[in-house]
Amino acid sequence: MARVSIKNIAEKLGISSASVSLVLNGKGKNGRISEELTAKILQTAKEMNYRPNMAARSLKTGLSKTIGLLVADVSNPFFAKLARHIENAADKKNYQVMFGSSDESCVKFSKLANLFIEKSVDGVIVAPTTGCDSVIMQIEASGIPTVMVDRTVEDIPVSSVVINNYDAAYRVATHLINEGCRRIGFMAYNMELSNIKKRHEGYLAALKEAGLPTDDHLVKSVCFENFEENIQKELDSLLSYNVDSIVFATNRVGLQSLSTLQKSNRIGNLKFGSIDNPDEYKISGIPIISVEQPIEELGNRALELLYRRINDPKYKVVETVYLQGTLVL
Amino acid sequence: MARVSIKNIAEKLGISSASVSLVLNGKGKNGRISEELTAKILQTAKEMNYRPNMAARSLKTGLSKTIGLLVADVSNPFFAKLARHIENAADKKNYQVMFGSSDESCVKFSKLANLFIEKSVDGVIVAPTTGCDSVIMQIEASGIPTVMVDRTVEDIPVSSVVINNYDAAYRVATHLINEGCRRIGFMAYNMELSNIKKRHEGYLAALKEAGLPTDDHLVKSVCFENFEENIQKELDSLLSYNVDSIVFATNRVGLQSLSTLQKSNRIGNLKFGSIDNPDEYKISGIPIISVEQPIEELGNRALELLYRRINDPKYKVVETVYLQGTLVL
DNA sequence: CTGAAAGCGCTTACAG
DNA sequence: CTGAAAGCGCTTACAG
Repeated sequence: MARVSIKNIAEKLGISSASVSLVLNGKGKNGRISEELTAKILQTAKEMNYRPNMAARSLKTGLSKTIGLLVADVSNPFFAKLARHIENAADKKNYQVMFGSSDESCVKFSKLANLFIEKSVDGVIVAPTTGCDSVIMQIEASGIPTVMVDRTVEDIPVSSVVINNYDAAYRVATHLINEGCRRIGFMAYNMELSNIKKRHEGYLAALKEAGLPTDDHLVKSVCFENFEENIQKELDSLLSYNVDSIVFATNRVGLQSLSTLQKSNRIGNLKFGSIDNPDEYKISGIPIISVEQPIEELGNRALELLYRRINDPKYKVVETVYLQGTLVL
Repeated sequence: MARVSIKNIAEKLGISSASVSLVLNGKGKNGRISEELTAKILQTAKEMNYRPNMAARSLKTGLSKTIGLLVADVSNPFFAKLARHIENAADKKNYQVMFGSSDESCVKFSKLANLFIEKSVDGVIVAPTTGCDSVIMQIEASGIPTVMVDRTVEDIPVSSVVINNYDAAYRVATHLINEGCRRIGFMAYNMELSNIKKRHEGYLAALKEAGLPTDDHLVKSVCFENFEENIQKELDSLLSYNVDSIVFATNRVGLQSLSTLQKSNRIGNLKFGSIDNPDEYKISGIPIISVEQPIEELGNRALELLYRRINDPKYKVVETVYLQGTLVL
C-alpha cells in the first residue's frame, strides 16, 4: 500500500540514497556507480515496485512533466481533437496534459490559469478568450512558457499557432460568390475573438473584391449564453433579409444553424460555407464549402514551440505561425 | 519571476512560517492567530501575489487535488463530452483533471496508469480496455481510488458507472423489428469490451424474443486498426447477406459506416439503430433509432463515487451503477 | 567509486 | 496566542 521510496531501497541495500537516485535517473555513468551496484539497484527497485514520487521530484527540480491546456470547451469537436493531438505530441516528450475549459469566460480562464501555476505545470497552451491578455502575461511572469493556439492576441509578446483565418473566410466566401451567391450572410459568435474577427474581415474582403455591397444586417454575432435560441433568432433575421447563402464562422455556429434549419425545413436552396469542417458536416448530406483546419499540425506546432521554450529558458523569440486551411467542397 | 513562498511572507512580517501557513489554510481560527495578525498575513500574501506550491503541499499531505481520466480516445465525441462533464463536476470539488487516451491498448493504458500513480493523483476514472484488470488493481493497490465508467470489469472489486447496455441494444433491435425489419445486422468493434458484449447480448435477445433466427454472418466486429477499410469490408459483407437494417454498437462504428454508405450511395431503404446518439446523427438527415446516453450523469456519478472514496479511505463499498439510456427516434 | 547533508516549500505535532 | 523543528521524497553539490 505505502509507496516505496528511494530511501527504502537504499536501506535494503545498505547504501546511500544518493546512489540510488543517481542510478534511477540514469546518471550512474561517468564512472560514478560500479556496474554491479547499478544492476543491484535497478533490480531491487523493480522487485520493490518502486515508482518515483513526482511531487517530491517536482518540488526539488521545479519540473512537473505536465503541461496545461486551456481551451474554450474540450467537448467541442475542434478542441477535443486538438487536445488529442497535443496529448500525442506531449506524450512523445514524456509530458502529460491537464486540461481546463474556459467557456470563453475570462474569470474561469483566470482561475484555471492560476491552478496551472500552482501545480507548477512546465508550460501551457491556451486558446485565449477576450480580455485575458493580462492573465496570459501573468502565467509568463510566473516563469511558465505559454503559447497560444487557434487564436492570438496581437499586443502581447507570446507566440501563437493559428490558421490563416482571413484567407480561409475569403476563400469560402469567394467560392460562394463564384457559385452565383449574391446575398451572403455571415454568422459568428463573438466578434472580439481574434480568429473570428479575421474571418469576418476575410468575408468582407471577398464581397468587396467581387463588387458586392456589404450589409450589416447580413452579419450576425450570437452570444454564448442561450446559444440555441439566439441562433434561431439570427437565422430568422438572415432569412428575412433574403440571404441566398450563409458563411458560418465556426463549427459550433454551423452545426447549430444547420440543425435548426433542418428541423424547420428551411434549408431550401441555401448554400453554405464554413470555417472548420467537423465530422458532422461530412455526414450531414448537406453540401457545405468549408475550410478544414490542420488540427494535428496546430497541436504539433504549438507543442513544439512550447517545448523549445521549456528546454531553453533563454529562448525568447516570439513568433506567430500561420497554417493554411484546406478548401473542401 | 521567482515565486514567493510562505517563508518570504513570514520573513517580511517577522513571524514564523507556521503562522502564515495556518492562516492561509483557514486554520487560524480556534483562537489560534489573532485577528490583526490574520488580516496582516492575508493582506501581505495578496500584495506579494503569493501562490501555494502544490508540489510541496502534495508531498507533505499526499494530496494533489488532481484526478486522472483514462479513456479510449478523448477526441471521440462521447469521451470528449464525458471529459467535459467530469471536468465540471471535479471543478466543483476543487479538483483538476489530467487525461490520457489508451487507444484500447493495454500497454498504453498501463503506461498512463503508472504516470497517474507517479503524479499522485487523488483518484482515477477509467474506461477499462480489454486485459487491463490487473492494471486497475495496481492503481488501487497503490492507494488511489479508482472508478470505471462506460465499461465495467466484472471480476474485480472496483465500482463502475455504466448504462444498461443490454437493455439499450435490446430496445433498439426490438424497435427495428417492430418496424418490420427481419434481417438485422450488428456492427461492433471489439466484442471483448464489457459494454459491447452486453450490447451484443441485448441484440440477440431481441431477435430471439421475436422468433427471428440469429445468424453469425450478420454480426461483425472490426478492429481498431485500419478502421475505415475494415468497416467498408464488413459493410460489403453485411449487404451481400441482404440485411434490411443495421444496429451500430457505438457512435464511432455508426458514423464511419454511415459515412461509407453515404459516399457509395448505398443507404437505400436500410434502417439503422445505434447505441449512443452523437450530434452527427442529429444533423445527418438519416433516420436512426438510437439510445442516447446520459453522459453528464455518467460523469457526475463517477466523480461522486470517486469523491466519496477519496474522502473516506475506509469506505470500501463496491457498486455498479446502471443508468438508463433514452430511446430517440 | 560512494556517503552525508542540505534544501525544495509546505504542514503539523509539540513546546512554550 | 506564537515559534522552532521535523519531515514528506527527492536531487545535487560537496567531501572524501
